[in-house]
Amino acid sequence: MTISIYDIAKEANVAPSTVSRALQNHPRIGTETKARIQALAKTMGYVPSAVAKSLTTNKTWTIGMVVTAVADPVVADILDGVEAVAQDAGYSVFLSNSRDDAEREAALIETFQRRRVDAIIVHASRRNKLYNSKLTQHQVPIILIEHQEPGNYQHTVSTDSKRGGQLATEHLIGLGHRRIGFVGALERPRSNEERLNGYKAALEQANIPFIPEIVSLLESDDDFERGQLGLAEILAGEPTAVFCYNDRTAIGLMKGCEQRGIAIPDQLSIVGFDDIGNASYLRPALTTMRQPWIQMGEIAMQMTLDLLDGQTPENRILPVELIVRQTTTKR
Amino acid sequence: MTISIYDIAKEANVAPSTVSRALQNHPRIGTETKARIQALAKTMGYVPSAVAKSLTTNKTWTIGMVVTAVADPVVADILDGVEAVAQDAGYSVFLSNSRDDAEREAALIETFQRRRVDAIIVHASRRNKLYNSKLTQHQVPIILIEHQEPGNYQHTVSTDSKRGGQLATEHLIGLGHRRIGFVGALERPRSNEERLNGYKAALEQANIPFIPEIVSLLESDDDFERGQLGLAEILAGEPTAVFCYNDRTAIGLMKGCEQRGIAIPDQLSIVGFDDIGNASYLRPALTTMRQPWIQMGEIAMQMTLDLLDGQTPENRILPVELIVRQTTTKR
DNA sequence: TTGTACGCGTTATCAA
DNA sequence: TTGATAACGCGTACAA
Repeated sequence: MTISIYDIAKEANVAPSTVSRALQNHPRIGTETKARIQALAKTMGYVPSAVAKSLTTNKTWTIGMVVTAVADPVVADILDGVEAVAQDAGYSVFLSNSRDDAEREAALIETFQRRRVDAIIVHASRRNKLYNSKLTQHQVPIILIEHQEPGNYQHTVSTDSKRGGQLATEHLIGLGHRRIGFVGALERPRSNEERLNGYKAALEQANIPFIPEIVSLLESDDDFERGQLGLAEILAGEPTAVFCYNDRTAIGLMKGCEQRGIAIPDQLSIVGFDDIGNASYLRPALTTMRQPWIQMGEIAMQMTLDLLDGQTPENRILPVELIVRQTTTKR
Repeated sequence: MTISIYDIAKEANVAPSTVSRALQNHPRIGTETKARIQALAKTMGYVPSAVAKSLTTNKTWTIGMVVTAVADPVVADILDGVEAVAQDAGYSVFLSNSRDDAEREAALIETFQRRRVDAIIVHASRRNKLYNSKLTQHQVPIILIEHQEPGNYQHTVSTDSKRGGQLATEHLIGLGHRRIGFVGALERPRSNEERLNGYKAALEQANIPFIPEIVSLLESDDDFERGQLGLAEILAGEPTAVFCYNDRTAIGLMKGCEQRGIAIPDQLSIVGFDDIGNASYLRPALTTMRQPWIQMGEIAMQMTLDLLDGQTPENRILPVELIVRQTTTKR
């Protein structure tokens, strides 16, 4: 049997409301009674019920987070950032996996609403439109991290994918490459398109023609596999370098090269995107665009706190950074 | 303003209890009224409050999960398994990070108790003792995954670390190695000791002396760093092979070898432990002991469900499997 | 089949 | 400073 403030009240010969006040350091309570009751609560092993508290205060100190996959190192980092800031602010976070399924995503959001979370954070959402209406209908703020449905939404944090694509491509161009391939990810429509646009912009600026044969765009739920398939697709076009949608795609592509006896970087230079933890431990170590994942999670959660505080935080677009390692070389 | 069953009741000219029954498909309700009320609830945008429901039913359909770090790929996999099974069973999971800090871990547990979670799952706990008392004091079942404080506890799932250590070492012995080092992790007391014991057992069985100079045992919150430091420690003892506590340690150690110009596997064979996702993409690809991480999460959550169902599940020890790749070769 | 009334554990508003 | 009492939203005996 779990004990309540009523039990303590009975034991202390006071009213339940007095116990309540004593336990929340209410100003209007006697110093001595407060001490007495707090001590009593402790010895009786009292554990306050957040459920009951939430019912009256209409606040759960709870955040709902939906991700497309938790085993993705990028997601794990974001989660780390979100949880750390949330924890420090006294919030607990619900984690759930949409498995990149739009219907499931919607169901999870509804579950969170039933649970009366104070806010919801969604990573790589492809259902943004849904949220514009949900947002107004109920009062639960929804914050999007790297949302993937193109368009404008109220609360978002993402990285500068276009600039990232451009920097990556410029790096390759600077090394003398002119046949630069791109292996993209259709299931990430917005960031994929932005990276592709950056790639195109860099080519155009350098007066290098866009060659469709060395651009692969496919949808896959396995990044590594995408890399292998993408390589097979573009090889006939004889690229001397490839810019990959993300690191895991690049890693898959590297494996494909190994199987085919293609030397990296001598025969093919490769640039990834993300700078996941292991990128620097690969051999050759992967040249890539670093995205500040943990920070992204922290910022998203901080935006959430600001929102809950009644402020109106600006949407954020974080910078990316080129990290040159061993997979790129002069042509 | 969020609407409740009272609002619906007023609108439908029925009692709130009727609405309640209609919404939960209660048997004792008129088919027609049920349909009418359900439709009305939908048009009114009714979202039931899990908070209120929990208060009366004394059940939150909530699981608290505490991990030592979410960016660790092993943790992410476990989490994935736990969440998937939980979600299918209708539970939501709270994720929180203890940062491998015992005090923080205790605080998180208390938070979960305040939130009245139905069960708690802890990964790599070093405070098991705490839980034996907590367990009896309150009724919240606590399930331990790879607990690290030696001893026996009520509900645990782990892998057969000793056998893993033995298999790894036997593999190296079978390749002709006799000076086999070990780089262990003191902050994981139980599994580290078990792997070490397996290592010793294999040596003993092959009549190979235990050489303290090539055994490194240090505490580090950075696996990669541990690998580098461990390598430095044991090098003077001239090992021809090393068994590492885990893959990330092995990766750090491999990097150290590279910096020193030590060829892998020709000058030094390496075996890891875990088989994290990237192990097979490293060059050379890492020979390691595979642990079924996702499955481990699934099993832990399934045990939890059984427990909540009133059953008394057995503790589980999962098998490990040797995966031979490129970092080990004949001496 | 439907309605009434109470309980769940806490906070908050009034009085005392 | 403390005590009654009414909320909060829902489930559920019990009565109608």
